[in-house]
Amino acid sequence: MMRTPIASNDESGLKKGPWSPEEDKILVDFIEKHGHGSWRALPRLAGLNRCGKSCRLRWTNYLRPDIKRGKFSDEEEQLIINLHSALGNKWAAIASHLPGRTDNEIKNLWNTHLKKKLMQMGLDPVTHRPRTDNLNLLSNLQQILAAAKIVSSLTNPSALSWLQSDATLQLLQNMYARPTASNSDPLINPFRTLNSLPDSYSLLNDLLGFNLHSNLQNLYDGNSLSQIQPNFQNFEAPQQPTQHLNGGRNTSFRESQKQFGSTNNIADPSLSSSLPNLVSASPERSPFKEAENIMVNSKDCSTSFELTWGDFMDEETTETYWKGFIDRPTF
DNA sequence: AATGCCCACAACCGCAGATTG
DNA sequence: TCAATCTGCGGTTGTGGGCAT
Repeated sequence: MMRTPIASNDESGLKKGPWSPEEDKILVDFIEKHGHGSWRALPRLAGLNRCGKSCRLRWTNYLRPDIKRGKFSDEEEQLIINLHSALGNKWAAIASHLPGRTDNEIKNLWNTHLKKKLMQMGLDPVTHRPRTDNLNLLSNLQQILAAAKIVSSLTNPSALSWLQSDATLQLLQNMYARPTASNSDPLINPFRTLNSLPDSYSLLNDLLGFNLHSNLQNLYDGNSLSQIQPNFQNFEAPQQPTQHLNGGRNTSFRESQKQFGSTNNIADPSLSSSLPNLVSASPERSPFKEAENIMVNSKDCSTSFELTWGDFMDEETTETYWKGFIDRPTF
């Protein structure tokens, strides 16, 4: 989308902000005729009231004739993710592998789409490894469910159908609901007796009968991409529950889509094929350190819990939900 | 219809390395 | 060798559009 030109001049009198079509034409005509030579000298020679840097950016990021515009293909997105896993935020280096795409364009794509896509897959967008910071994962049950589906499809296919049921997410949501008169009854909600911040992985481990965390780690550490990929083909898009977790806020389905991307998330084979190669964990971001900081900063877990989770439920937990849980099949 | 929120992305800013005289 | 200048890069910001309320 184009920005409406709003004239703006800095203290030196040079124009800043969006380029007008007239300015574009002057710049293109000049470079086609003379080349850009010295960028600093160019605006004076071309008759533009811009600084050289602004001219260079406009040319390299927008006006260059070899620039490929339009939507990124799935293959291009896949390539960017793989290159990012190897190179990190080296946008220029990444762009050199995608003819016609600029570093700026790729950087924007990453920040607006691909980063969220990885997070939705349960991967740390910095390290491209599975996220293990449970306290952060608490804010995204959908993400945990997606991870559980990956593992169960490989290790315990019979658990998959249960995980994909519409009621399952509702059940998990209610486990984390703010205690109320009804769901605090241990007969109705056994998890309320834990009297502590629930651990998402432990919870799912209990439900599934296997260790999700270690299985997930093994999956990424021990198996090649080609071994893993075929298992994603059988996934179906998860059912949309009536409500989605979103950092503790009560938001619409559309909001969740906005935050986490397509609702097909991990179930989408094209998405699964974008699983990156492994790289070492970034030293500056330790999930354990982050979790530790969160614990240190929140003296009272129950308070923190209420602030984070207290607002998303609009229904009381009912026996119906827990009957579904209690009656779940054994895997 | 009005308002507010979120998203996409062009453009800017500041820094670091390369080049030049 | 060194200072000045140029260029490239990555991070961040500002703004309009789209959508929900």
